[in-house]
Amino acid sequence: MTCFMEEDRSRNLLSLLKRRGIIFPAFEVHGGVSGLFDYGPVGGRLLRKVQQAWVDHFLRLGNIVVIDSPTLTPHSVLEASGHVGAFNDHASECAACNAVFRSDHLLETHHSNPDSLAAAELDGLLAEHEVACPSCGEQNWQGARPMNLMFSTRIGATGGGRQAYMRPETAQGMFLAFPYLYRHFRSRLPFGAVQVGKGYRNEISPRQGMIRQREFNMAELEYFIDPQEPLNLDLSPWNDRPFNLVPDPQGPAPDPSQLTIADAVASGVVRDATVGLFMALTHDFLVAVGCDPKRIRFRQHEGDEMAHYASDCWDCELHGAYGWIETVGIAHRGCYDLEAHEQATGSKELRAWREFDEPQSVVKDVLVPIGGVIGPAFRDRASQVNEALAALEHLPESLPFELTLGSGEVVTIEQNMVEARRIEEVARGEWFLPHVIEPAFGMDRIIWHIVDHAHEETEKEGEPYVILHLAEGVAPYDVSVLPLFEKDGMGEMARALNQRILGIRGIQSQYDSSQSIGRRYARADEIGTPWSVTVDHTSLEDGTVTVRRRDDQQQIRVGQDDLCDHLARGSVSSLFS
RNA sequence: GCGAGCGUAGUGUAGUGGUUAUCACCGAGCGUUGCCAACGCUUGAACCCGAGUUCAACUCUCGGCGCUCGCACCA
Repeated sequence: MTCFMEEDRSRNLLSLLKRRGIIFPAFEVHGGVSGLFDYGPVGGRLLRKVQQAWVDHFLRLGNIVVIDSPTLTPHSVLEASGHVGAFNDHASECAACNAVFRSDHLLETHHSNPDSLAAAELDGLLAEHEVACPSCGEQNWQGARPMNLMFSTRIGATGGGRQAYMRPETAQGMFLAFPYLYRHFRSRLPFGAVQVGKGYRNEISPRQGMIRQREFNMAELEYFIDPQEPLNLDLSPWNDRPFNLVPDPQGPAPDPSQLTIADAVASGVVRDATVGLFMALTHDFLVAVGCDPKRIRFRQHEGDEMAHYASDCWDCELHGAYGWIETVGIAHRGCYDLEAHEQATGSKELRAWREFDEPQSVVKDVLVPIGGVIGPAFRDRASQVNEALAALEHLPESLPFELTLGSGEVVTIEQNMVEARRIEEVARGEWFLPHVIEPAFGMDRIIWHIVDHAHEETEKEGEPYVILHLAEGVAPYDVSVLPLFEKDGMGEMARALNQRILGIRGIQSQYDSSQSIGRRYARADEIGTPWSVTVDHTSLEDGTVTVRRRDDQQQIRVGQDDLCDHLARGSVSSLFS
């Protein structure tokens, strides 16, 4: 029964979203494309406001900047990041029952690294090891086919050109901006960059409405830290708010619990304090944009679910019409990403400098080549000899001695060719790869849940009535201005007031005069407009207007100046006692 | 991707091998009313796309696209 009603509710919500121009399937006139959606005339502003609230929320940390990088990404970047491998799996289909499996999963027990194999090799191994279909037990595989989850394209208009993909995440742009970020922050960790934008994944079959899309809005934060720097994060501001935690069932505290973030970090349930900090900040954000705290939980990745480089990973899940859905992933990525790009490119700019407390002096015995002797003696091999001498870890017991060159060739070094010297090198610090904490937000999933949590179906005088209790900060329209009746000058006064309100920075107002006043209130409630302002007969006499609060339909009367001041300061609610 | 079901105004729906279609809400205009989806009049708007069968297809068949569910995939 509850299940049925829940299904009903989400169907009603879906048609509301379409009817009121919030979210609807894209390109419907052409038949629609699965996995693509429009934010409409009302939803467009909802999306922008949520995105802006997100950016503002994290900029408040003070050491965060916003960047914006291309969605079009060259092959080499995504190869280095591991996406080309991870997103280019092969699938094998059972000819008997049509079940589809990832080819490498089928071969896991027969090959150490099936991920790396080509289609023909996969087919060969499936046959050789007589792998049966897990679903029907037959051994009748169709040829393995690549499933490329990235949208592929080429950079260059005349064919040829460079292989590229539409980015599957925004993160790589931030990793590769590291040298600029490092300079901007005057070479001092920790700092972070955020980016809000589109990501693309060519899903095999997108389902569940906007929960899984082919083009989606993401918001990601990369927070760069020095892993050796002692953390002194103050998590006590969240001590009054225990969070719902679902820890790794194989971990030390496997049972779901309610813990403050400080306790969770202190007891090791959350393994990293910075991860804990971002969990708390994530929670704050979701509540600020209108998610119900009771329907927010954090779930820790199980050991085998976590990417190999990550040391801790928590998903923030929201509960709604589709059950618990992952909306934010907060991962400790170690130095994986920067290291991967460093290795792929040889760049030396992806590191940060760590000053030692005390300069460390290293005393070293070396053999300094004497060029005047080495040169004539070895001629074109002289530079190899010099390199080999410089690379010596231990000096030979005595001279002459046999020196192995980089080429493998062995030469004899005579006493007169080198000078033994003791040198002292002072190291003031070292270059290291920063570690990264990455909170990654799926904006569309968050917006779905904002709307879901805000959507109230109630009754008014026996009739069904819908109110979208959107948080003031994200509501598409802040206010709607309604003349009680469009005559005797009420229409003119209301239009003038509407125009005046539109002049307030960041405030959107909607003038509505069609049909009865009750119907107009209902329309405003349905798209979540928090305030309705009505110009009535009294307004004509003394200039005051009434303000109606969406959430309880309470009404008060105020002067127009007063109203505009409060709208500008975002304090309209203080007008109500 | 496979299987099952489905696809009719903005939304929710009715219905039929025979003059392109029901109802409600919805939207617009005018009037009455004058603070919570009021009333009257007028008006707007749909058979997913394509092929086939047929004298005739919104209706039957096939294909495509889309939606829902299950399996699989994915986070």
